[in-house]
Amino acid sequence: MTSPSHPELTKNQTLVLKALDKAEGPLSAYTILDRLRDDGFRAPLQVYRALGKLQEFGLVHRLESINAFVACCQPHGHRHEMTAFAICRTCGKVDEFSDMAVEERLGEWVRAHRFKPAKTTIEISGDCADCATHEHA
Amino acid sequence: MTSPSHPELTKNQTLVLKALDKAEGPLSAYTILDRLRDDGFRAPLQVYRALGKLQEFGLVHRLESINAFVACCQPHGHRHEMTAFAICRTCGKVDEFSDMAVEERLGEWVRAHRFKPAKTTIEISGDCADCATHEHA
DNA sequence: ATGGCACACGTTATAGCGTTACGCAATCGG
DNA sequence: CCGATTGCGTAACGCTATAACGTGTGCCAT
Repeated sequence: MTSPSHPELTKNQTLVLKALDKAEGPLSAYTILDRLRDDGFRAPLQVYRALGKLQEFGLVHRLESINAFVACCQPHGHRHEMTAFAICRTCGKVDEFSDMAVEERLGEWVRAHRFKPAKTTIEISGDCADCATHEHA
Repeated sequence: MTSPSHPELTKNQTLVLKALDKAEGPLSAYTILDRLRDDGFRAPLQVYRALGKLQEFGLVHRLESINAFVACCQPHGHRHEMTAFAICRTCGKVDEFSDMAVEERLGEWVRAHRFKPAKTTIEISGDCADCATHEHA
């Protein structure tokens, strides 16, 4: 369970987070919209507003390379600054992980260049073990 | 000079690469299209096809987090597998860099999980030294 | 040479992603 | 009570990317 029914979440935010939790893989904003039609969702903005807040709270990640969103799989609070993703382009499965050494090295670059980071994106797209094996390519 | 007038480049590819070379920062596909109207460009697909090939050749990078493209600043041939970008969201400037340790650590994760990577994205967005200083926030 | 293939190109239309702008209602601290 | 903030709903729009069609050109194996 990724959502311990965060007390501060509004109705829309809760619905969006639940949709992402139920989903097997990442969902696009418009897919979320479609899945929440029965709950009264009518416009993209309802989804994007909820997603924005959920990202602020660290409950949802945006996958930039595929324009989609996933519920954060890490226990609430144990959060890393940088999160990396391995995205299977065949089955859509996403693995979330962190690496201290990577954080450290990027942090060094940033300090050396006096760059003030706001968001860091690390995404590896390719084929997961299962898909790479089963493919007869 | 990022473009040593690659012999294999077609006319459209050359035009797109030159547009990116001339630009100060990253350009969106539609901005490129606008800048090449006078050269006969009329449709997005002309731009996207050229960009696709240029990316294959390693002459152009796509910045996933801002849906834009930049000419590769590295000498042709000295190419790294993983390239990282620091993107200033204020002035738009982009710094391209590589880090062996980061490559190594991500490579280890990939091997451990038998994941077959196709493309790796590393992007840090924030404020560059100049913009962070000059801002009175 | 000619038929088949691969590739670049051009055009139209469409799909997919995200935001701007407006107004209304609830909440909260002064 | 009032103003500020925040969330919500709707409509319209703009930006990003691809699908599906057809054309022409060069290559090369038959």
